[in-house]
Amino acid sequence: MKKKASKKATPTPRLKKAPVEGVKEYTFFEDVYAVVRQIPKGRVTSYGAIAAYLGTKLSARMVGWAMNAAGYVTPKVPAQRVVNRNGMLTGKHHFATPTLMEELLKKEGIVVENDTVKNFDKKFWDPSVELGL
DNA sequence: TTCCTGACTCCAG
DNA sequence: CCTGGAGCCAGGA
Repeated sequence: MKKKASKKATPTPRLKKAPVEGVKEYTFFEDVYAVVRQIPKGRVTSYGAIAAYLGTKLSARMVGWAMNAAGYVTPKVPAQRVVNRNGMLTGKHHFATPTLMEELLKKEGIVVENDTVKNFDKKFWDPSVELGL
């Protein structure tokens, strides 16, 4: 419901490249997957951090969109380690079950309270720093 | 082709 | 402190 009238009066020229059959997903998606898979166990990161690492911090939404497709690619991506900037499990509802995300996080030693990662600042894993920007 | 929505984030009130 | 609006890119109808 955040969407109101808006309509986006600005005609944005979308330079969309045609996907070729046989070719895997876009580099952007694969890049996101690669970063997420490199997240150490017991650590979490945010969409913005990944987006910033990829250089598209303004498009943090696309990271989440890529995660949506993450469940369709192989090997599967630990999307449960990716949360929003508040540490809240915003994407838990998109998993097989609404509780699967926090369950997986708890198994990794992460404390989840009220759909939010405890000590998020401590568990936070910045790809720009850890992977070296 | 156009229009809308979305696993986010920032800024303003 | 909390709520709301705007911007971003990509995909589906």
